[in-house]
Amino acid sequence: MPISFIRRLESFVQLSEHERRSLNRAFEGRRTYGPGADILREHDERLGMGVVLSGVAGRYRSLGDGQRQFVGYLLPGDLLYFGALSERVDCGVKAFGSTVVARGSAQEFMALSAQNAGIALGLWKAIIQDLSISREWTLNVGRRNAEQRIAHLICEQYTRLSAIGAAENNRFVMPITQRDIADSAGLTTVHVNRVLQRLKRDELVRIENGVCTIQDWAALADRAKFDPFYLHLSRSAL
Amino acid sequence: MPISFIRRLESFVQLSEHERRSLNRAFEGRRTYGPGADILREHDERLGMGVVLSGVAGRYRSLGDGQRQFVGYLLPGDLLYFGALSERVDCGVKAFGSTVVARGSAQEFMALSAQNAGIALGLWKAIIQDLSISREWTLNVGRRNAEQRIAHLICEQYTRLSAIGAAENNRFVMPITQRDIADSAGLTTVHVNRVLQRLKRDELVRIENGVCTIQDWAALADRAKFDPFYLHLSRSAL
DNA sequence: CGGACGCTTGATAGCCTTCAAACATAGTGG
DNA sequence: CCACTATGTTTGAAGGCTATCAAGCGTCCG
Repeated sequence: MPISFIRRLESFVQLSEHERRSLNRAFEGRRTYGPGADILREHDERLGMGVVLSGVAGRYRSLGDGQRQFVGYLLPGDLLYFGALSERVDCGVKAFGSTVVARGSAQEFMALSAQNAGIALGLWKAIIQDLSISREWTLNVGRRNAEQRIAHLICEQYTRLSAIGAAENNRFVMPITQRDIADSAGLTTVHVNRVLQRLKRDELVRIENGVCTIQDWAALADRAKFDPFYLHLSRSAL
Repeated sequence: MPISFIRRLESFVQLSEHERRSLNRAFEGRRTYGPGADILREHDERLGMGVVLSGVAGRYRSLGDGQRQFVGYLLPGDLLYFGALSERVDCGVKAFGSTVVARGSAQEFMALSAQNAGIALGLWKAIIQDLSISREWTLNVGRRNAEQRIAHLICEQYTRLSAIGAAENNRFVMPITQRDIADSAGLTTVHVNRVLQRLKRDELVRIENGVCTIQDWAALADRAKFDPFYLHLSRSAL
């Protein structure tokens, strides 16, 4: 049961009981991916719809020479992709920690959204949210310095996790290597390491054993110039 | 008549005559913006739907300290925004050259897409295309160097303009200042100037008087590591 | 003609990368 | 149980790409 996905849609729209049941039926299979596993490879043929049930994953695109850039993170409730412009997916998805994914038929899913106004609107809002986050990532790597980028990444992650009830008390699971942070912030591993040490020394935030602890949210958000507006979370979630 | 918009949707789906007529009616007002004008300001309240009829505009987000980052360009047929998560838009839009925009009621527009499957599917594909382009921009500023970024920007622009019949013979209108290129590539004006001079010296591409001339497409695309797959244009458009 | 704007150039500085290597931890196989 | 390997983290030194600062030039326009 893709509860997390239904919950995400319901953060945008009210679903009918029928719609909830349909969604439950549409995602039957599930599969667990270990840390570092490829959930989706770039240019894979589309296999069906998928939604993250638990864990954290990263969506990435890469260059021919092996360089990689994460373009967003997937949290519980997020779709692996929205569809459907070509036969092949345009981004890869990599599991950070252990990640559980529910799968369903793409056609069945498209039919569901064509027949249920609530699902269609929920999907529409979900993709708009993804688009807004994607643009913020462009701003992040384009116009913030290394410290701000990393701090912003952490602020975003904590805010999004809080919104789905997966983080509180300024702590959350962050099973992500410094190399992955580098590929998210457009930096090198070495530099990420140095910046993280500075953030730890300044007692703003620390990442240890896959757990991130924010010691001074106000100072961290300030350094990151973090404004959660772009996440378009409902008031209650902030 | 938002012909360009209908054409864009029809590059993805077949619209019925009824749908075309409805779209024509939905965008009645039109307005022209001079070079540099703000078509939409960040955090503006949403005013209605808008679609670019002619010209080029840039979608941007900015930081408190005045830094700005363009997150994508709007060409004829592109919507100013897709909707609808909060009362305020999350990106500004600035006219580069003289830009004509058609406007319509947002509610009427949403109703149209709720009632017409073709329009809904076309919109869905349009937003997926925007999302893919947005992710490519993140990759661009995150993992390419200055020369590659600028070259990639130009390759993208030429490819997209060609697809809508607004460019050919390796020339196109590019009424964009070096400062705007800097804000698109995450660089400074000074550095953009130097890189453009190098590209001109190497006889790859030149931008003069608002017109961009690509002298050596193969070499330019090679330096940019440009692969148009992410644009999801139909075969015929490439 | 003065001012705004955009383009250009030079000098200097610095953020971040690159290169190289050491260290820690966990998993594997003998 | 212990080499042995792989992966991730950490540290140091050096270099380069890009930013910053400053100024000059050209053009357009009121």
